[in-house]
This record gives sequence, structure tokens and C-alpha cells, in this order.
Amino acid sequence: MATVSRALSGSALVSQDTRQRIEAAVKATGYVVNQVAAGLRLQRSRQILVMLPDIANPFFGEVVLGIEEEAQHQGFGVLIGNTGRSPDRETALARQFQTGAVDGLVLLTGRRPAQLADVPASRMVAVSEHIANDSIATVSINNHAAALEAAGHLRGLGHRRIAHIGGPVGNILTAQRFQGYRDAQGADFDPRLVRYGDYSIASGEAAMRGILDEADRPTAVFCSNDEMAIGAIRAARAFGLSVPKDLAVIGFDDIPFAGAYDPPLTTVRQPRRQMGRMAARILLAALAGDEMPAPAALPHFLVVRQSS
Amino acid sequence: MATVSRALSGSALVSQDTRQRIEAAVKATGYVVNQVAAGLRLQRSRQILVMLPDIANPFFGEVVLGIEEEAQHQGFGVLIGNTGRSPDRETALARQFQTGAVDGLVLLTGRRPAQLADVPASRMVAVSEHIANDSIATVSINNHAAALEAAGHLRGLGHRRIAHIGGPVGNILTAQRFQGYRDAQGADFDPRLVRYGDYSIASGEAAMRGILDEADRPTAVFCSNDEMAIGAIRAARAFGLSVPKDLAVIGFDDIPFAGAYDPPLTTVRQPRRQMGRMAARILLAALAGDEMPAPAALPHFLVVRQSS
DNA sequence: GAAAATTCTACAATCGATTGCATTGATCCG
DNA sequence: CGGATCAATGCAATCGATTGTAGAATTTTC
Repeated sequence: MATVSRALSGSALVSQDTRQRIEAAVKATGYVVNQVAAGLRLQRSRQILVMLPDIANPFFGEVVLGIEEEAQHQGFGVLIGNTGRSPDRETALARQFQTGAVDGLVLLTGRRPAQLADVPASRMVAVSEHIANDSIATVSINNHAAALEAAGHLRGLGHRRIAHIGGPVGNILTAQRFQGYRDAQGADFDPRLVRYGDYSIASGEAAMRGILDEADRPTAVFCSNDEMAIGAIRAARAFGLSVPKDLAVIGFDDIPFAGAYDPPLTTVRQPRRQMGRMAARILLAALAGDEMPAPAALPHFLVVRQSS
Repeated sequence: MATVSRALSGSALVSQDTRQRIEAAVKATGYVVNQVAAGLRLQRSRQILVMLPDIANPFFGEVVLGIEEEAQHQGFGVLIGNTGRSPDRETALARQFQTGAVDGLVLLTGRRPAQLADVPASRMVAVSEHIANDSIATVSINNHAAALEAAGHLRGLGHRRIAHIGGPVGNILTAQRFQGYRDAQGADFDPRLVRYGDYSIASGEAAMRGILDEADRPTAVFCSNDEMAIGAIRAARAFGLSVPKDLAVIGFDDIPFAGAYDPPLTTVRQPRRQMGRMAARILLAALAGDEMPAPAALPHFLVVRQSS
């Protein structure tokens, strides 16, 4: 048993001859190492948990794709934990960690579950949303710069009254993107043109309706994600405005449907898949004990289509 | 140790007094059962693997949501295996099964991986696509009836020349939906109006272009999913046709964007989340040894919007 | 040719929970 | 009061792989 174990794990303490006999026997019998037993002995499971609000959202889906790709490559399994933004669910999922079922954690929720307060930050990595007051490594783009660029694109087209529909209030992403927009607007900034949604189409639609009710209508709107941008377009249409003639719209994320919408949506592309891969790479390196430098911001791209 | 184990698993062989003392101690120390150790002893991991082609696709995402919901409820973890339709990936994932990391398997890929040929069918369940020549339970809608209804809806609007864009050739879903369409068309069926795609927007667009090049153009098209329907609308527009005036379009699935598209897409809704929940319920029941009847087809709904 | 050094192989403890069976202690009955 | 009955608890084996270390086999050294 001992020699077989060593042979399979590539130890140097096995002779060539023995190693070959073992490999032949493994092939003949179809033996595979029982990961549960190995996990018990080694105190690790070779699985990571991805905690996210909503796996049906294509943004998260593609991040998971990247995570899974890299994890599978390194022989790790990926567990999905869907929180639906409910703390109870988070608690239930945190248990997976405490029971040893999981070695590491990828957080797409923007916060560390309370139950995991004493788990070292090196066993987690955050994606997209930085986690406040914590030393957890974050993989993301530079949201401030991206928002600055998005609003700047609209200004470059001559727009000055530019509205903004942000994500949930209090969220760090919301703040970063708002600040980029705010900085681009400078003296043209008008707080009456700012609304907040929850990243859904419906909330974007509602927010845009509110903005259009203002006395001095904007000529453009920068939305913090593509769904809300689509909602904004719908609201503008219902109001009798044409996009982009009467209202230019820019979104954020470049989800698969952004380019297929009518009109095709101008947006800021986040390298979602790459973000996932990078997150997995950092986490797995940290778990293996190889220290890895904190990640630099990943590049974003302004994708100009016909909604602006 | 033995008594604690029994107390925690709810055995009757523990007195009230002892049980309370144990519970107090558990609370005081924060002890949680190590699932890896329990898994080794019991030869099960309390985890299921969901094998799917593409987690970034919102259709699969929502099915996973349902699976995860039910699994979490029953204390099971959900592993994601993204195959990207590559057999190599399938093989790599099948290993998870053989190493004992996983108790059961949900297949959204439409086929059983070759490596898992000798695993009993009771440890798997298929969703959406029935698996040919296999006794694996399948959770799905009645695709033939749904397609019949979709094409019937177009016929009810007066259309007779109705095109069809199906999924990948050779796939069972493709065949079932084609047959429903075929049966609705009866004598009006024209094989020149049938094309196949790969469920992507681009493939729907290409297929529609091909159809529009035919001499005698159709007045309506039934697409085997919403993405291809959107592609078809794009192709029709590029061709100078207006939807639904010149061409009525109906999709399939009712993905979240279907209702937000312009025009809002008429489609057949699959109860994706419910399908996921049902699949998980059946699988977990089978794993627990409780026999459960083979599932009846889940209900679908024709959602009439403005593309038809 | 014997001792030392080197190379492999095998023993046995270990990870942490579960469970069949033996044991303890209490209760009951005649 | 002794033996039978029963509930509750504890002992110890078990799941399967890993690894420190002892020991066997082989080679090297003097």
C-alpha cells in the first residue's frame, strides 16, 4: 500500500521497476485513488466553493466558467453556493467550509459571511466586488477608470446632461462606478439625474422612468450593468424617445445579449472568464502555500455599438 | 465519541440528559461534524455533480438554481462540471465520481459519459434531454406537445408557410421538437424551410438567412430556443423585414431576456427551476434508497408576446 | 570479507466519524 | 435477595490513503 501510494504521488522513493509494475496493475484493475480517504488523511478535499448571489445571471455564470476551467485543470472540484442574497443561505453554505468539505472559497457576493470571520483571508478570494475592511485578495477591473471612460465616451459625443443608474446603494461597486461618472461630469454633475436599481431589467426601467420625469431631461444615460441599460431603453421607448437619437445609452459588463439587442448596446466589457480563471489561480496557489502577489486590476474594454 | 455521534445523528439510544449535555458542549465548543471523515466511513460524500455543457448559458443556470435549492435543503453540496461539449472534460469529470467525491450525477448534456457505463442508472438523473438507450430517469417537459403547440399558435394566426430552426442535428430534443412542428404542419410541411443551428444567436441568424434566400419565403418561423429566435429576428431585420408584420417569430425556453427583447419574444416557457428541483428531489430520493416513481412530464406554457 | 552506506519496501499509526457488540447500572419479578 | 430484563454507554474495528521510520536487500568501501 505504502509503495503504491508513493508511486502514484510521484515520490522518488520508488524504483523504476516497481513503479512500472504498479502502473501496469493500476491500469489492469482500473484503480483510482479515493479522494475522500486521501482528503481525510491530508486534511483537504481538493474542492473550492464559489459563493454567489445568482447562478442564473450570465455575468456570474461566465465567471464560474473561468473558475471551473482553471480548477479542473488543477484537479480541483468546484462547488456552487447560491445565496440568493439571503444571510441564512450564506450561513448554511459556510458550514461546508467548517465541515472540511471545502478547502477554499471564491466570493462573488461582496461580503465575507459572518460565520467565516476567523478563517484566514488566504483561503478566500473575491471577484468583481472588493470586500471592505478585509485583507481578502480581489480580482476585478478598475471600476472607477472604467466608469470614467464610459461617461467620457458619452461626453466625447457631445453629451453634457448625462444620467446615471447605479447598482444597489451602499455597495462598493456602485460607489466606485458612481465616482468615475461623477469625476467625468465635473461641473455638469446634477444629482437629480442619478438613480439606483438592483441590476434587474425592471429596476432599470423604473429608474429611467423616474429620470425622464425630471424637468430638464438628460440626453444620455450611463447604467451600471447591461440589464438596467436594457430597462432604460425600454423606458425611453415607452416614453416616445428613440435610442440613440434622443437618448444615448451605455451599459456595463457586455453580457452575451448586449450585442444582440436592438439597438446593439454600447457597454464596458469585463473580462469575466479571465477574472474567474485568475481568481482560481490565485486561490489555488495560496492553498498550495505558494505565495502569489496581489492581483493587478484586469483590463476592461469600451465596446462601442449603436446605442450611443 | 460513540454517544456524541449517536446524539448528533438523532439515534434513540441516547438519554435525554446525556443528549442535552452533548448539545450544550457542542454549542460551547462550536464543534461541527467533519463530513470528510463521515463520508469515508459511510462511503458517501453528500455531494452531487451537475454535468452541463455551459454554465454561462442562462437556461442551464436556472436549472442549476433549482438543483442547488433542493440539494442545499437536504444538506447536499452541488458540484459544477462544465464540459464545453468536450469528451475529454467529461472524462475528467467522471473521475470525480469514481474517486468517491460525488454520490450522484445530474446530466444536462444529453448523454452518459463513457467512463460511467457501469454506474447504476439509479445514481443519475437527466434533465431536459432524455438519454437514449438508457434507463436513467429524465425530468423534462413534453417537447413534442410543446412544439406542436408553438407551431399551432402560428397556424392559429393564419400562417401556413412556417419555417423551423432546430437544434443540433442528431440530438433527441431536436428530433422531438421537429416532430411536433412537422405534425402541426401536416400537408403544409416543406423541408426547404427547415434548418439547424447550435442554439447560439449567430447560428440562428445564419439559418434564417439561408431560409430567406429560398424562393418562396415563409411568413413565420418556429425556433428551438430563444437565442436562435433572436438571431432569426436580426436576420429578418437585416433583410428588410419587420417582425411580426412580415415575419412572425416564436422561440423556446423563455429565457430572462425573451420578454425584454424588442419586440418581446413569443416563446414556450420551460419551468427550468422546477425541473432542477424535481431532478434533485428524484436523485436524492434514489440515493437515499427511497424508490420514487419515474417523473411525469412537467408543464410548459405558451407565452404569447409581440413577435407573433 | 566484513562493515558501512545506500536504496527500496513494508509496518503501523494516523486522519475523524460511525456502529456492532459487550458492558454497566438500574429496574423488575418471583 | 438472586436472576432476568432493559436502557444507556463505551470499546474497538472500520472506511482508504498517507507517511515516519524500521528493516531488508543491495551496493560500496576499506
